[in-house]
Amino acid sequence: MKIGQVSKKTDLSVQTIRYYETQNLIKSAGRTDGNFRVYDSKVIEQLEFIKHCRHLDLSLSDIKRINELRDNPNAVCEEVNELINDQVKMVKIKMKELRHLKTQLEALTDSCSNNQKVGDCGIIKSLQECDC
Amino acid sequence: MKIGQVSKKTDLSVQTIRYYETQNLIKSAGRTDGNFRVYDSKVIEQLEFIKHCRHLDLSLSDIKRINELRDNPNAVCEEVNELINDQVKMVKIKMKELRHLKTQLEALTDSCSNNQKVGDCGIIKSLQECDC
DNA sequence: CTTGACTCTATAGTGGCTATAGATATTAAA
DNA sequence: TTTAATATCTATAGCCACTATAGAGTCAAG
Repeated sequence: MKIGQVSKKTDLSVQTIRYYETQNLIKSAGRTDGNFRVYDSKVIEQLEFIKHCRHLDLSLSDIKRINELRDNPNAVCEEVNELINDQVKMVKIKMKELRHLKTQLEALTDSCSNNQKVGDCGIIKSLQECDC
Repeated sequence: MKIGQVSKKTDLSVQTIRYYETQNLIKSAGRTDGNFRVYDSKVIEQLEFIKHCRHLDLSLSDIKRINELRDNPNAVCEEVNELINDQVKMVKIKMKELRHLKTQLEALTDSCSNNQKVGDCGIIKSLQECDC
């Protein structure tokens, strides 16, 4: 299989697949005479795994670490667990920030009745006053 | 006032202040004989405004646009309003994504009882199965 | 006159890609 | 067989909003 086919099967761009290779997340099985990457079907699974993890917003280095642990089945599960828990914590923090953000932004839109002149714009006035 | 003092007053790093200059968000009043930037107090307000907008996660180019509109008080307020509304939309989308993320991550942690071997790790097994 | 704190410019790094240029390889149609 | 279209290769730059560094110059106090 060449990279274009892998790309179609996984719905990842060709560049992304090559990028994952530079980051040592995957390897091609080898090269053709013309220096094209050749893959076996195993890579599809690997890329789906990566996709799934990225979907969970895990960093590529986290994913790399999980892969290392996967390759060593006697390793202790705890590290993976911590990694996921840290991710949950991060997500909670981000959600809190976004809730705050949303409140502030919605307060702003309330202070604007459309088609005023900027000189009278409540939004801009609010932005000038600091409430942090 | 030199840049270090501005930095202290605004709690922005010296590099950030210089960066904002490269992005045409602020200007220094001039330079000393020794080529040090000189600022008047006006810049403090400007930087606080920028800080406030960044706090709302507005992009620097959005902030630049708002500044342009501020300098032209006869402009119509609508554009500022749209800009903020777009920001609210983005925040809502991000929140939705994060909620989804959190659900998935928490489901994962439930599938791990600590200190197992990786070979038996529920998290890793779940990551291998695709539920997208 | 030296020391130390400050400032300057220019450049590289962050993360996770995306996009481009320019060269080579392969495939299909004419 | 030629040619044109498509696929692939490497290397590099760009995105965003900074942060960090190197190496040089400036300035004030002791």
